[in-house]
Amino acid sequence: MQTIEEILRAKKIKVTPQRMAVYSILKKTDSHPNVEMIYQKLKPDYPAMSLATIYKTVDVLKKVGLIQELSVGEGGLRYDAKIRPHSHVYCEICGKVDDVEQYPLNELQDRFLLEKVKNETGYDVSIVQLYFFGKCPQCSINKETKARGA
Amino acid sequence: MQTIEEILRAKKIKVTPQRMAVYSILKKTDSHPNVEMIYQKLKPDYPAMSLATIYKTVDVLKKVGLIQELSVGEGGLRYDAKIRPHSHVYCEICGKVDDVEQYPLNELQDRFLLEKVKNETGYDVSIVQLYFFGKCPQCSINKETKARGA
DNA sequence: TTCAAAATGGATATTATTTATTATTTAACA
DNA sequence: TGTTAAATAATAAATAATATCCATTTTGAA
Ligand SMILES: [Mn+2]
Ligand SMILES: [Mn+2]
Ligand SMILES: [Zn+2]
Ligand SMILES: [Zn+2]
Repeated sequence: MQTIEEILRAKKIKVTPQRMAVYSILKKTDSHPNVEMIYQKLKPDYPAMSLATIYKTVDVLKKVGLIQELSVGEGGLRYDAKIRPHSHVYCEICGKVDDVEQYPLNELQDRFLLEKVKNETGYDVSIVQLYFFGKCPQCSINKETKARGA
Repeated sequence: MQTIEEILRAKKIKVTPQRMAVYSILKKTDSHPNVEMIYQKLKPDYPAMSLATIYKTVDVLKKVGLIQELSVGEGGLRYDAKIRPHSHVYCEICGKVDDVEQYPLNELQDRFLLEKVKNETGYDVSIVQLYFFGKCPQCSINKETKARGA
Protein backbone atom coordinates (compact mmCIF):
# COMPACT_ATOMS: atom_id res chain seq x y z
CA MET A 1 0.00 0.00 0.00
CA GLN A 2 1.38 3.36 -1.09
CA THR A 3 1.73 6.36 1.17
CA ILE A 4 0.51 9.73 0.00
CA GLU A 5 4.10 10.80 -0.48
CA GLU A 6 4.73 7.84 -2.72
CA ILE A 7 1.61 8.49 -4.76
CA LEU A 8 2.66 12.09 -5.34
CA ARG A 9 6.28 11.23 -6.12
CA ALA A 10 5.18 8.55 -8.56
CA LYS A 11 3.41 11.30 -10.50
CA LYS A 12 6.38 13.69 -10.29
CA ILE A 13 4.44 15.99 -8.01
CA LYS A 14 6.46 17.54 -5.24
CA VAL A 15 5.69 16.65 -1.68
CA THR A 16 5.27 19.84 0.33
CA PRO A 17 4.16 20.52 3.89
CA GLN A 18 1.20 22.48 2.54
CA ARG A 19 -0.04 19.55 0.48
CA MET A 20 0.40 17.17 3.36
CA ALA A 21 -1.41 19.57 5.66
CA VAL A 22 -4.41 19.99 3.38
CA TYR A 23 -4.69 16.28 2.83
CA SER A 24 -4.29 15.63 6.54
CA ILE A 25 -7.12 18.01 7.38
CA LEU A 26 -9.39 16.32 4.88
CA LYS A 27 -8.42 12.89 6.11
CA LYS A 28 -9.20 13.78 9.70
CA THR A 29 -12.54 15.52 9.24
CA ASP A 30 -15.90 14.26 8.15
CA SER A 31 -17.30 17.74 7.56
CA HIS A 32 -16.63 17.96 3.81
CA PRO A 33 -15.10 21.44 4.04
CA ASN A 34 -14.80 23.92 1.21
CA VAL A 35 -11.62 25.87 0.47
CA GLU A 36 -12.39 28.60 2.96
CA MET A 37 -13.11 26.08 5.72
CA ILE A 38 -9.84 24.27 5.04
CA TYR A 39 -8.08 27.62 5.19
CA GLN A 40 -9.56 28.40 8.59
CA LYS A 41 -8.74 24.97 9.96
CA LEU A 42 -5.13 25.33 8.90
CA LYS A 43 -4.74 28.85 10.30
CA PRO A 44 -3.62 27.84 13.81
CA ASP A 45 -0.90 25.45 12.69
CA TYR A 46 0.01 27.14 9.40
CA PRO A 47 -0.69 30.84 9.84
CA ALA A 48 1.28 31.71 6.70
CA MET A 49 -0.59 29.33 4.40
CA SER A 50 -2.06 31.14 1.44
CA LEU A 51 -5.59 30.67 0.17
CA ALA A 52 -4.19 30.43 -3.34
CA THR A 53 -2.13 27.45 -2.26
CA ILE A 54 -5.22 25.71 -0.99
CA TYR A 55 -7.00 26.21 -4.30
CA LYS A 56 -4.01 24.80 -6.13
CA THR A 57 -3.60 21.98 -3.66
CA VAL A 58 -7.15 20.68 -3.85
CA ASP A 59 -6.81 20.70 -7.64
CA VAL A 60 -3.66 18.64 -7.41
CA LEU A 61 -5.08 16.21 -4.89
CA LYS A 62 -8.22 15.81 -6.97
CA LYS A 63 -6.31 15.15 -10.18
CA VAL A 64 -4.19 12.56 -8.43
CA GLY A 65 -7.36 10.93 -7.13
CA LEU A 66 -6.59 11.39 -3.46
CA ILE A 67 -9.70 13.43 -2.79
CA GLN A 68 -13.09 13.92 -4.36
CA GLU A 69 -15.06 17.07 -5.03
CA LEU A 70 -18.70 17.57 -4.10
CA SER A 71 -21.14 20.09 -5.49
CA VAL A 72 -24.17 20.65 -3.31
CA GLY A 73 -25.49 23.83 -4.90
CA GLU A 74 -23.54 26.33 -2.87
CA GLY A 75 -21.19 28.82 -4.43
CA GLY A 76 -18.06 26.78 -3.96
CA LEU A 77 -17.12 23.13 -3.84
CA ARG A 78 -16.69 20.72 -0.96
CA TYR A 79 -13.82 18.28 -0.58
CA ASP A 80 -13.63 14.78 0.81
CA ALA A 81 -10.64 12.51 1.36
CA LYS A 82 -12.89 9.49 1.58
CA ILE A 83 -12.79 8.35 -2.02
CA ARG A 84 -14.52 4.99 -1.70
CA PRO A 85 -17.96 5.44 -3.33
CA HIS A 86 -20.51 6.74 -0.88
CA SER A 87 -23.44 9.11 -0.91
CA HIS A 88 -23.96 12.44 0.82
CA VAL A 89 -26.79 14.21 2.53
CA TYR A 90 -26.96 18.00 2.61
CA CYS A 91 -28.87 20.10 5.11
CA GLU A 92 -30.54 22.89 3.20
CA ILE A 93 -30.86 24.92 6.41
CA CYS A 94 -27.36 24.95 7.90
CA GLY A 95 -25.29 23.62 5.01
CA LYS A 96 -23.95 20.57 6.81
CA VAL A 97 -22.83 17.66 4.64
CA ASP A 98 -22.81 14.14 6.06
CA ASP A 99 -21.94 10.78 4.63
CA VAL A 100 -24.59 8.21 3.86
CA GLU A 101 -22.60 5.08 4.39
CA GLN A 102 -24.66 2.08 3.68
CA TYR A 103 -26.92 3.11 0.91
CA PRO A 104 -27.03 2.66 -2.01
CA LEU A 105 -23.96 3.32 -4.13
CA ASN A 106 -22.30 0.17 -2.89
CA GLU A 107 -25.39 -1.84 -3.70
CA LEU A 108 -25.49 -0.56 -7.24
CA GLN A 109 -22.38 -2.38 -8.42
CA ASP A 110 -20.82 0.63 -10.02
CA ARG A 111 -19.20 -1.24 -12.88
CA PHE A 112 -22.55 -2.53 -14.10
CA LEU A 113 -24.23 0.82 -13.51
CA LEU A 114 -21.68 2.74 -15.52
CA GLU A 115 -22.06 0.27 -18.37
CA LYS A 116 -25.81 0.78 -18.41
CA VAL A 117 -25.45 4.55 -18.48
CA LYS A 118 -22.92 4.27 -21.28
CA ASN A 119 -25.35 2.15 -23.29
CA GLU A 120 -28.22 4.53 -22.81
CA THR A 121 -26.46 7.86 -23.20
CA GLY A 122 -23.20 7.20 -24.99
CA TYR A 123 -21.30 8.99 -22.24
CA ASP A 124 -18.08 7.57 -20.88
CA VAL A 125 -18.77 7.90 -17.19
CA SER A 126 -16.10 7.88 -14.53
CA ILE A 127 -17.74 9.41 -11.48
CA VAL A 128 -21.09 8.89 -9.77
CA GLN A 129 -22.47 11.16 -7.10
CA LEU A 130 -25.66 10.55 -5.17
CA TYR A 131 -26.96 13.45 -3.08
CA PHE A 132 -29.83 13.66 -0.66
CA PHE A 133 -31.20 17.07 0.27
CA GLY A 134 -33.19 17.81 3.36
CA LYS A 135 -33.00 18.96 6.94
CA CYS A 136 -30.53 17.69 9.54
CA PRO A 137 -31.64 16.55 13.02
CA GLN A 138 -30.35 19.70 14.73
CA CYS A 139 -32.19 21.98 12.35
CA SER A 140 -35.34 19.92 12.76
CA ILE A 141 -35.15 20.33 16.53
CA ASN A 142 -34.61 24.07 16.25
CA LYS A 143 -37.73 24.38 14.14
CA GLU A 144 -39.79 22.42 16.65
CA THR A 145 -38.46 24.45 19.55
CA LYS A 146 -39.25 27.69 17.78
CA ALA A 147 -42.76 26.53 16.95
CA ARG A 148 -43.34 25.77 20.63
CA GLY A 149 -42.26 29.27 21.49
CA ALA A 150 -39.43 28.11 23.75
CA MET B 1 -55.01 17.87 -13.71
CA GLN B 2 -54.08 21.45 -12.92
CA THR B 3 -52.62 23.84 -15.42
CA ILE B 4 -49.55 25.88 -14.50
CA GLU B 5 -51.76 28.94 -14.20
CA GLU B 6 -53.98 27.14 -11.72
CA ILE B 7 -51.03 25.94 -9.69
CA LEU B 8 -49.67 29.47 -9.42
CA ARG B 9 -53.05 31.05 -8.65
CA ALA B 10 -53.73 28.47 -5.97
CA LYS B 11 -50.59 29.74 -4.23
CA LYS B 12 -51.53 33.40 -4.72
CA ILE B 13 -48.66 33.87 -7.13
CA LYS B 14 -49.42 36.09 -10.06
CA VAL B 15 -49.46 34.62 -13.53
CA THR B 16 -47.24 36.74 -15.74
CA PRO B 17 -46.06 36.37 -19.33
CA GLN B 18 -42.49 36.24 -18.06
CA ARG B 19 -43.20 33.34 -15.74
CA MET B 20 -45.08 31.50 -18.44
CA ALA B 21 -42.25 32.13 -20.89
CA VAL B 22 -39.53 30.83 -18.60
CA TYR B 23 -41.54 27.76 -17.76
CA SER B 24 -42.34 27.19 -21.42
CA ILE B 25 -38.67 27.33 -22.37
CA LEU B 26 -37.80 24.79 -19.71
CA LYS B 27 -40.70 22.56 -20.69
CA LYS B 28 -39.62 22.53 -24.33
CA THR B 29 -35.90 21.95 -23.92
CA ASP B 30 -33.92 19.01 -22.67
CA SER B 31 -30.71 20.99 -22.31
CA HIS B 32 -30.99 21.85 -18.61
CA PRO B 33 -30.13 25.50 -19.13
CA ASN B 34 -28.77 27.87 -16.51
CA VAL B 35 -30.11 31.38 -15.98
CA GLU B 36 -27.95 32.91 -18.67
CA MET B 37 -28.98 30.26 -21.21
CA ILE B 38 -32.66 30.83 -20.45
CA TYR B 39 -32.06 34.54 -20.89
CA GLN B 40 -30.52 34.02 -24.32
CA LYS B 41 -33.26 31.67 -25.45
CA LEU B 42 -35.90 34.22 -24.50
CA LYS B 43 -34.14 37.14 -26.18
CA PRO B 44 -35.75 36.74 -29.63
CA ASP B 45 -39.33 36.57 -28.36
CA TYR B 46 -38.94 38.72 -25.25
CA PRO B 47 -36.16 41.20 -25.95
CA ALA B 48 -37.13 43.30 -22.93
CA MET B 49 -36.96 40.50 -20.41
CA SER B 50 -34.60 41.25 -17.57
CA LEU B 51 -32.03 38.85 -16.22
CA ALA B 52 -33.15 39.73 -12.70
CA THR B 53 -36.63 38.56 -13.58
CA ILE B 54 -35.28 35.20 -14.65
CA TYR B 55 -33.45 34.79 -11.35
CA LYS B 56 -36.64 35.59 -9.47
CA THR B 57 -38.75 33.41 -11.74
CA VAL B 58 -36.70 30.25 -11.37
CA ASP B 59 -36.85 30.77 -7.60
CA VAL B 60 -40.61 31.00 -7.74
CA LEU B 61 -41.02 28.03 -10.04
CA LYS B 62 -38.71 25.98 -7.87
CA LYS B 63 -40.53 26.85 -4.65
CA VAL B 64 -43.83 25.93 -6.23
CA GLY B 65 -42.33 22.64 -7.34
CA LEU B 66 -42.78 23.19 -11.05
CA ILE B 67 -39.08 22.88 -11.82
CA GLN B 68 -36.02 21.34 -10.22
CA GLU B 69 -32.56 22.72 -9.74
CA LEU B 70 -29.36 20.87 -10.64
CA SER B 71 -25.86 21.50 -9.37
CA VAL B 72 -23.14 20.02 -11.51
CA GLY B 73 -20.17 21.90 -10.12
CA GLU B 74 -20.25 24.90 -12.42
CA GLY B 75 -20.60 28.45 -11.18
CA GLY B 76 -24.35 28.63 -11.52
CA LEU B 77 -27.26 26.22 -11.36
CA ARG B 78 -29.15 24.34 -14.06
CA TYR B 79 -32.93 24.10 -14.31
CA ASP B 80 -35.23 21.33 -15.44
CA ALA B 81 -39.01 21.28 -15.88
CA LYS B 82 -39.03 17.51 -15.83
CA ILE B 83 -39.67 16.93 -12.16
CA ARG B 84 -40.31 13.20 -12.18
CA PRO B 85 -37.27 11.60 -10.52
CA HIS B 86 -34.51 10.93 -13.01
CA SER B 87 -30.73 11.08 -13.09
CA HIS B 88 -28.36 13.28 -15.04
CA VAL B 89 -25.09 12.89 -16.81
CA TYR B 90 -22.67 15.78 -17.17
CA CYS B 91 -19.95 16.14 -19.76
CA GLU B 92 -16.88 17.49 -18.01
CA ILE B 93 -15.48 18.67 -21.35
CA CYS B 94 -18.31 20.68 -22.93
CA GLY B 95 -20.69 21.08 -20.01
CA LYS B 96 -23.64 19.33 -21.61
CA VAL B 97 -26.23 17.84 -19.26
CA ASP B 98 -28.40 14.95 -20.42
CA ASP B 99 -31.10 12.89 -18.77
CA VAL B 100 -30.48 9.32 -17.76
CA GLU B 101 -33.97 7.98 -18.11
CA GLN B 102 -34.05 4.40 -17.17
CA TYR B 103 -31.60 4.06 -14.41
CA PRO B 104 -31.73 3.85 -11.47
CA LEU B 105 -33.77 6.38 -9.47
CA ASN B 106 -37.02 4.79 -10.53
CA GLU B 107 -35.73 1.39 -9.51
CA LEU B 108 -34.79 2.56 -6.07
CA GLN B 109 -38.34 3.08 -4.81
CA ASP B 110 -37.75 6.52 -3.45
CA ARG B 111 -40.10 6.22 -0.52
CA PHE B 112 -38.18 3.28 0.87
CA LEU B 113 -34.85 4.87 0.08
CA LEU B 114 -35.67 8.09 1.90
CA GLU B 115 -36.79 6.10 4.90
CA LYS B 116 -33.47 4.25 4.97
CA VAL B 117 -31.49 7.47 4.78
CA LYS B 118 -33.61 8.97 7.54
CA ASN B 119 -32.89 5.98 9.75
CA GLU B 120 -29.18 6.11 9.17
CA THR B 121 -28.56 9.85 9.28
CA GLY B 122 -31.54 11.40 11.03
CA TYR B 123 -32.04 13.78 8.13
CA ASP B 124 -35.49 14.48 6.79
CA VAL B 125 -34.82 14.07 3.11
CA SER B 126 -37.03 15.46 0.38
CA ILE B 127 -34.86 15.47 -2.73
CA VAL B 128 -32.55 12.92 -4.30
CA GLN B 129 -30.14 13.71 -7.11
CA LEU B 130 -28.00 11.19 -8.90
CA TYR B 131 -25.27 12.57 -11.14
CA PHE B 132 -22.91 10.85 -13.51
CA PHE B 133 -19.79 12.67 -14.66
CA GLY B 134 -17.84 11.85 -17.75
CA LYS B 135 -17.38 12.61 -21.41
CA CYS B 136 -20.17 12.90 -23.97
CA PRO B 137 -20.05 11.07 -27.34
CA GLN B 138 -19.23 14.24 -29.31
CA CYS B 139 -16.34 15.12 -27.03
CA SER B 140 -15.07 11.55 -27.22
CA ILE B 141 -15.06 11.74 -31.01
CA ASN B 142 -13.25 15.07 -31.00
CA LYS B 143 -10.53 13.62 -28.83
CA GLU B 144 -10.12 10.61 -31.12
CA THR B 145 -10.02 12.81 -34.20
CA LYS B 146 -7.42 15.04 -32.64
CA ALA B 147 -5.32 12.08 -31.59
CA ARG B 148 -5.34 10.80 -35.17
CA GLY B 149 -4.08 14.16 -36.32
CA ALA B 150 -7.08 14.81 -38.59
C1' DT C 1 25.96 21.02 -1.65
C1' DT C 2 24.43 22.98 -5.60
C1' DC C 3 20.97 24.01 -8.86
C1' DA C 4 16.84 24.36 -11.69
C1' DA C 5 12.25 23.70 -11.70
C1' DA C 6 8.42 23.87 -9.08
C1' DA C 7 5.73 25.61 -5.34
C1' DT C 8 4.38 29.15 -2.11
C1' DG C 9 2.75 33.60 0.01
C1' DG C 10 0.71 37.66 -0.33
C1' DA C 11 -1.48 40.52 -2.96
C1' DT C 12 -4.19 41.97 -6.52
C1' DA C 13 -7.14 41.14 -10.55
C1' DT C 14 -10.64 39.01 -12.78
C1' DT C 15 -14.69 37.10 -13.61
C1' DA C 16 -19.16 35.28 -12.88
C1' DT C 17 -23.12 35.18 -10.38
C1' DT C 18 -26.46 37.08 -7.70
C1' DT C 19 -28.88 40.76 -5.24
C1' DA C 20 -30.56 45.52 -4.55
C1' DT C 21 -32.69 49.61 -6.14
C1' DT C 22 -36.33 52.23 -8.03
C1' DA C 23 -39.44 53.98 -11.41
C1' DT C 24 -42.82 51.95 -14.12
C1' DT C 25 -46.06 48.52 -15.41
C1' DT C 26 -49.32 44.95 -14.69
C1' DA C 27 -52.36 41.20 -12.70
C1' DA C 28 -56.06 40.22 -9.86
C1' DC C 29 -60.16 41.35 -8.01
C1' DA C 30 -63.95 44.04 -6.19
C1' DT D 1 -63.10 50.24 -14.56
C1' DG D 2 -60.41 51.57 -10.66
C1' DT D 3 -57.41 50.20 -7.02
C1' DT D 4 -53.62 48.06 -4.94
C1' DA D 5 -50.19 44.92 -4.19
C1' DA D 6 -47.07 42.55 -6.77
C1' DA D 7 -44.02 42.09 -10.57
C1' DT D 8 -40.86 43.85 -14.07
C1' DA D 9 -36.98 46.32 -16.52
C1' DA D 10 -32.89 48.41 -16.32
C1' DT D 11 -29.12 49.28 -14.03
C1' DA D 12 -25.99 49.43 -10.38
C1' DA D 13 -23.80 47.26 -6.72
C1' DA D 14 -22.39 43.52 -3.91
C1' DT D 15 -20.70 39.12 -3.40
C1' DA D 16 -17.93 35.49 -3.82
C1' DA D 17 -14.97 32.29 -6.02
C1' DT D 18 -11.13 31.65 -8.43
C1' DA D 19 -7.05 33.05 -11.23
C1' DT D 20 -2.94 35.52 -11.87
C1' DC D 21 1.31 37.80 -10.74
C1' DC D 22 5.88 37.77 -9.09
C1' DA D 23 9.43 37.82 -5.60
C1' DT D 24 10.97 34.39 -2.49
C1' DT D 25 11.41 29.81 -0.86
C1' DT D 26 11.70 24.99 -1.25
C1' DT D 27 11.92 20.41 -3.26
C1' DG D 28 14.16 16.73 -5.54
C1' DA D 29 17.89 15.25 -8.00
C1' DA D 30 22.55 15.57 -9.56
MN1 LIG E 1 -18.06 11.89 2.24
MN1 LIG F 1 -33.46 16.29 -16.54
ZN1 LIG G 1 -28.91 21.64 9.52
ZN1 LIG H 1 -19.11 17.00 -24.27
